[in-house]
Amino acid sequence: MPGEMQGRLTIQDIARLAGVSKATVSRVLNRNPSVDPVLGERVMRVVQEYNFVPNITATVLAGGRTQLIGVLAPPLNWPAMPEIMRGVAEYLEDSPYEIVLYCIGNQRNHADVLNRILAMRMISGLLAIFPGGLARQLVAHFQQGLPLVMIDDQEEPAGTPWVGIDNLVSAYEATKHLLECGHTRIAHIQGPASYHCAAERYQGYCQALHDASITPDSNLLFHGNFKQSGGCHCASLLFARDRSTWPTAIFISNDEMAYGFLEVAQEQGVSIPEDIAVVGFDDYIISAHTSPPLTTIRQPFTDIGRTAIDLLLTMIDRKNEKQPPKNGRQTSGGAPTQDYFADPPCIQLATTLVQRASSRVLNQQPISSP
Amino acid sequence: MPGEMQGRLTIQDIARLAGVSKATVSRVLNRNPSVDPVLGERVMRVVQEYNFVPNITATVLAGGRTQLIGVLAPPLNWPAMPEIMRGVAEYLEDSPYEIVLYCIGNQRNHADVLNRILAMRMISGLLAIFPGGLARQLVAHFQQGLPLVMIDDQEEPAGTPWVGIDNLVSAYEATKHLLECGHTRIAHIQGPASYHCAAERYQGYCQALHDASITPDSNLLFHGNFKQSGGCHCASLLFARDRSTWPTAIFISNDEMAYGFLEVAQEQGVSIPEDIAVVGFDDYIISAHTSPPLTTIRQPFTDIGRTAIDLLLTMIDRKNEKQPPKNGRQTSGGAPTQDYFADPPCIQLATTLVQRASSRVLNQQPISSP
DNA sequence: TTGTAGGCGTTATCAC
DNA sequence: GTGATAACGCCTACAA
Repeated sequence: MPGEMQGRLTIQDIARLAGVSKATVSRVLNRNPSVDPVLGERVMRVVQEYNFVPNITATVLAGGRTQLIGVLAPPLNWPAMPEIMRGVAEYLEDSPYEIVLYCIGNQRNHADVLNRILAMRMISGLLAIFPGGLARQLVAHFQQGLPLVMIDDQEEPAGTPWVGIDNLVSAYEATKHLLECGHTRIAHIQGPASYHCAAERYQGYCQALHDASITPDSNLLFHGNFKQSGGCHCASLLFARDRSTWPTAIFISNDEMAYGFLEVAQEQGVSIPEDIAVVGFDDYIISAHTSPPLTTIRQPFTDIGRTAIDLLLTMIDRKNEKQPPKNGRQTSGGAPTQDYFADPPCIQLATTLVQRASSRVLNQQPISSP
Repeated sequence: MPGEMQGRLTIQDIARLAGVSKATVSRVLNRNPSVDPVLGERVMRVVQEYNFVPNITATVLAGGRTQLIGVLAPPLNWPAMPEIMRGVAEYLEDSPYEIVLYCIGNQRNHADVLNRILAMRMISGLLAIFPGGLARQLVAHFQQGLPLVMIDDQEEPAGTPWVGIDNLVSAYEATKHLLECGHTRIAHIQGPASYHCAAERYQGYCQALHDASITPDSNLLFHGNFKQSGGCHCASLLFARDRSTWPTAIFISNDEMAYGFLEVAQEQGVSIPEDIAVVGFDDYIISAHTSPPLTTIRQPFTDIGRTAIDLLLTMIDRKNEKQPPKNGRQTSGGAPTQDYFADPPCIQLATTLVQRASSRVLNQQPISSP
C-alpha cells in the first residue's frame, strides 16, 4: 500500500514523480484552469496515490489562502454554545476550512488575545460569538478589512454582519400565547439592562399587552440577571406577596431564570401552571426536562451557527475574488466599498413557540384554530 | 498610540527599529540565553511598543514550534463534550497554545480527515476525544511519534496515553449505594457490547452484588443502547411484567437511558423512588433537573479534559527537549524509548456519587456514617 | 500550456 | 554575543 508516510513529501517530490515542474503541480492543486487536463489528471493521480497534502504553513506564507477560520467563543459549557458550535462545525466539515477555536474565559486580557490572534495572521475570517466587551474592538478590525460575523445578544447589531433572532417579535409571540390561554394578569421577569435582547423582549411583552388592551402593570415587572439565581430571587419576591395580588401567568426573559422560578415554586408548593403559567425564552436542552417541562421560545441556535459561518465564508470568498492576488496593500484614505463591508447584513432567523406543560394542561387533541 | 497596525511588521522591521539583526531578534523572541541581556531588553521594548507578534506560519515553516494543538472531537452537543471542552479550553488559555478543532460528524470519511490533519503538519499534538473507529489509526500515529492523548470510553485503553475514570469501581459504588438503601433486588440496564465502559460497569454491578452475597438475577438484566430510547424500551419491558416480579431498584449504565426510564415511569404512574429507586451514570447537566432529580455517578468531565491537555503538553515539551532541533529524522528500525511513548500512562480520575431524589427520599440531616 | 526563479517571514548554521 | 545567509515548502510573475 502506497501513501504510508504521507506528508513527508513536498510538492517537489510530486513534481518529480509526475514528471512535471513544481509550478505545474501547484497549479493543479489550485485548480488553475490554464493547465492541460491530461497533465492535470496525471498529477492528480500521483497526488492521490501518495496521499499528498500541501504544507499549509508554506501555502500561507507564500500568499495562499489560509483555510483556517477563527471562532472566538465564551466557554463552551454556556447553554447555547453546544448547539451553535454544532451548526458551525457541521457546516465547516463540508468545506475545506478548519476551525481555530479561541475560548476566552473571564481571566485574561481579552484585547491582547484578540491582537495575538490577528497578528499571527493565521485565520482568514473570524466568527465572534457573544464577544462581550470585545465588540467595539471587533468592529474596528472589521472596518479594516477582516471578514467577521457576530453572534451576539448583548450589543445592538451595528457595524458588523450579524446573525440572530428578532427578540421583540419572539417575546410578542410568547406573551400572546399566554393571552390566548386566557390570562390577563401577566408578569414579566426582565433581563439585565446591559443586554439589548432583554430590552427588546420587554418591548415585545409590552406591545402584546397593549395590543390586547392591557396596560402593563409595573407591580408585575421584575428585574432579573439572566441567571437561575435571578429567577429564584424574583420568585421569592412574588410568592411573598398577598396571594390575591398574584398574576396568573409570567413571561420570563430567559430559560435559566425560569429554572430558578420553577424550583422555588416547587419548594413553596405553588402549582405550575395551575397557579401561575410560565413561559421562558431560549429552549435550552434542559427545558424539556424541568418539572413541569417549560413552555418557551425556541432559538434556532444550530441554524444561527450554520448561517453565520455561511455568511462568513461568503465574505471570505468575495474578498479573495476582489483582491489582487498579491501585494495588494490597499493603503489608507478610502473606505472599502464592497457589499458586505459597506452595508453589513443583519440576518434574523425565525423562532418558534414550544408549548409544554408549564403554560397549560396539555390535551391530546390540538386546539381547534378556525 | 503606537502599535496600531500591529502584525504588518516583520522580524526584519523590528531588527531595524532596534538596531540589530533579525537573527538577534529571533533569539530574543525564543529566549535564547546567549543574547546580551541589555540588548535583549532593548529589543523587547521595541517588540512591545509595536505589539509585534511573529508570523506563525513562517515560524513553523522554518522549523519552529507550532503552538497549535489539535482536538479531534465528536459533535460538541454530545452531552459530555461541553464540560470536557471547558477543561481543555481553560487550561490552554493559560498556555501559549491554541486549539485547532476538528469536529467529525457521521458523514465524512474519518480516516481521510485524520490524514489531512496530520499531513498539513500544523499541529504539534492531538487530543482525541471519543474517536470511535479512528482509535486504531490513532495508535499507529502515536507509535510513529505523534504526541497524542485519548479520552475514550469505547475501546479498552491500550497503546496510547489515556485519561478517564474507573468504571468498575464507580459502578460498584453506585450499586453499593442501592444496597445500603436496603435494596436487594437490583436490576441493571447494560450499555451496548461495543463499549468497553459498559462491560466494566456491568462487572462493577455484579461484584457489588456478590460482595453482598446476592447472586445477579439474569431476569433483572436489560440490554440498552446508551440512548434515551433504550431506557424507554427497557422500562416498557419491565413494567409489562407482573408487578410481583419487579425489582425495587435499578442501576442504569448511563444517564441518557435513565432519562428514558424516568419518562416511561412517569407516563405509567410508576413512582420513583418509592416503587423503584434509580441510579444513573455520568451526571450530565440534565440529571439535576429530571423529575425526580437523578441520583448518579458524576464523571469529572472538566477535570478529564484538563488532565488530558496537561498530559499532552507535557509530552510535547518532552519531545521538543529530547529531539535535536532540526533535521533529526529519526529513521526506522528502533522503537522510541521516551517515557510516555514506551509506557503510555493511563490516568483514572475519581468519580463521586451524587445523591438525588431518584434513589431515596431526601432528608435534611445527613446520614450518620460512623 | 509549461518551466524558471524570486520571495513570503522565520529559524538555524555558520563565520566573525 | 552577534550578524550574514541558507534553508523551510509553496505561490506566482515572467519567460519560454
